[in-house]
Amino acid sequence: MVKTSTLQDVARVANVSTATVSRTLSNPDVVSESTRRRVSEAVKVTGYRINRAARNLRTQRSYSVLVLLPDLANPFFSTILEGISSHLSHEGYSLLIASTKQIHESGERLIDYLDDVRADGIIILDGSLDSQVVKMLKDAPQANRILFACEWIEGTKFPSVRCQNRNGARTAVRHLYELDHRKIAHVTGPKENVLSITRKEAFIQEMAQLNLVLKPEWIITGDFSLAAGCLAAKTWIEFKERPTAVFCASDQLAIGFISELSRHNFKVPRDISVIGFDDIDFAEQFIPPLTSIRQDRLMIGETASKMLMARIINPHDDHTDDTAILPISLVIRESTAKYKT
Amino acid sequence: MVKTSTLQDVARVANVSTATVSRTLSNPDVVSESTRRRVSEAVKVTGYRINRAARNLRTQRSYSVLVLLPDLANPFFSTILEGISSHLSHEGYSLLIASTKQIHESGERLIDYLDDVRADGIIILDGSLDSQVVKMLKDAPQANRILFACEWIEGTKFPSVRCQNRNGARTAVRHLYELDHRKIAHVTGPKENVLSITRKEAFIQEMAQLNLVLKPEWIITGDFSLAAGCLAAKTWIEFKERPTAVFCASDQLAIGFISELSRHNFKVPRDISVIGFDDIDFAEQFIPPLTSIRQDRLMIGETASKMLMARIINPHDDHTDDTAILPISLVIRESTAKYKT
DNA sequence: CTGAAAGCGCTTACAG
DNA sequence: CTGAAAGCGCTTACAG
Repeated sequence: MVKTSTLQDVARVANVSTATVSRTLSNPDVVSESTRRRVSEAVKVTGYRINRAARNLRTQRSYSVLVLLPDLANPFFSTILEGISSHLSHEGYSLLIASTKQIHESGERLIDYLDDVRADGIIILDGSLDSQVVKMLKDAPQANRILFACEWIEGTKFPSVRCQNRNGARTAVRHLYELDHRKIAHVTGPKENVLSITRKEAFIQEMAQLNLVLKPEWIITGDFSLAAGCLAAKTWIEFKERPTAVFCASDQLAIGFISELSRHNFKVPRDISVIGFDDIDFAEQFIPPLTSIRQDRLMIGETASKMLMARIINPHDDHTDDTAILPISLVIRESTAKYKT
Repeated sequence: MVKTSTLQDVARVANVSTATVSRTLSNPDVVSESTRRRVSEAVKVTGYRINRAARNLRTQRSYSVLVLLPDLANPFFSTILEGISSHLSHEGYSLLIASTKQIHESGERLIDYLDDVRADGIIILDGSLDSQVVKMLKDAPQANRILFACEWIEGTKFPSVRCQNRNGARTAVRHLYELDHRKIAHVTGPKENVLSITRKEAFIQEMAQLNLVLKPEWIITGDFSLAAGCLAAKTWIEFKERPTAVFCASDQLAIGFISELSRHNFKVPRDISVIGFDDIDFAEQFIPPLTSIRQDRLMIGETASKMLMARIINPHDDHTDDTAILPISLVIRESTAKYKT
């Protein structure tokens, strides 16, 4: 270990007190021009770097934000992380990450991150936390430094950022309708998931509004994964009366679905039109290129970070409009086509 | 803010000194049975949580590791992160992440993370750092707390973890050879990238060993991305004499390649056999399912984390065997097939 | 086995 | 505009 220089060292060189050095660094306007110059010089000479552990202890803040992911290995989240990270680093904050699984396995409590000055706030990307954990978070005095993104927990007042899920599902149905499809199936996400439920409800609603027949078995329960998409395809193949189009609650589902169909010599969109949700990077390169409902994941991340930072920095402000709902858009590619009798 | 209880509070309740509480918590064997019980009780009563900022200042450690990614939005890295994260959390360490781009934009120096007690070590997943930065890292007194994973920097002595890149490339060529392909192309990663170079050299070497003709234009420079794969496909289409098989230096390249071919009505493996590298999740679900050289990304992450931790905890030990090279495996799927005249 | 005490390197209210 | 001083909450060498 090398000895790095401290505020003391700088103060000595600049011939001022440590208080003055500290002020020069964090609030330069408050010191005189000449002092500022002398201190800057001394900082350069000594190669001074602030010791964050010391600052953190003194200010009781960590200048870090924790992002909790349900699953680190899911590429859906990487762009969201990018958005969060870019805003945080701009604000001089660090990004800490953890997965729900790990937290669970290690027996740690999420709230401890806030308690023990590891993080100043938490962005949760997992709406399926168990109710025990949610209750603890809700009741915690630091609850105002927790924010949900993408997913959220029904019946709680945590601020959250998400996309227009209802609008997305309805747009998907309408797109298929306009291509003359009348028998439309839906592959859902995990059963209890808030996104699954929201998108499914909107799907049902739009189907009704368009006066389309919806057989109960046409709603196939999945779980957002490639594998569930494959299973759903098998279900579709078994149908006596096959829907001519399907709205999948995620692109991974859609890709798995199409992939499995092709193994049974069905072709998309010849035999069925398929639309996904998310517009992940692979959607465009898939064969056929996937029609999808696009979420701006970068913006979700940035918005989440901004909203959380506002609460960390001004905890007593009124943060009333605490749900940001970001627009989706329909990206039409080649997996959906006009229905031909 | 709520007042959380401190060591002092616990000490008061247990009627011992703060020193004893601290010892009970960090080194229980050294206190008497009865003290241990009393302290544990007091911890429970007070709901004590250690203040990490205080511990970090006192010990001059952060109990965190920084992972530097070239690009947060690249799904290739998520599983590696999972491996790192799971090991770190097991050791009571936190995971900090940053991207090369951000570091660059914010003007921060990587080494500052070590200097200012934000991180105890750094895992770098980016072998394309500019030479200025590399020089600074090499010369830093904390250089022994830096480790490379996946990629590395030629001519430096940083410890590193990577897969058998040469063996992977040669295995790919041999697989195609055994399927009777004799004209084999190669799409490389980014020109200066150490993985690109290593895999390309091994490719050339194996081609020679098998006495195969290799026209210079059959080596197509790419950059690991889907888009570069598309471009490479266009190049292949233009060839007068088309290779019957291609080894792509990444799965994303392979997927882009196949995708573009299909837009021009070529089919894989009918018209050309394609093998990728990495075996990312999508490889299996692609149409056709992609033959690939598999890297165990979870293990890369775990190994990297373990090696780095060993250096952090025992900085003066002999860490001689400081390069771990992990095995690859050939995963045969449907994008490669017997060559038929 | 335990305690008194020093000190990690900052920030900030207070006084001038 | 600046400085002296307290103190954030721990850990650890030292003494007993």
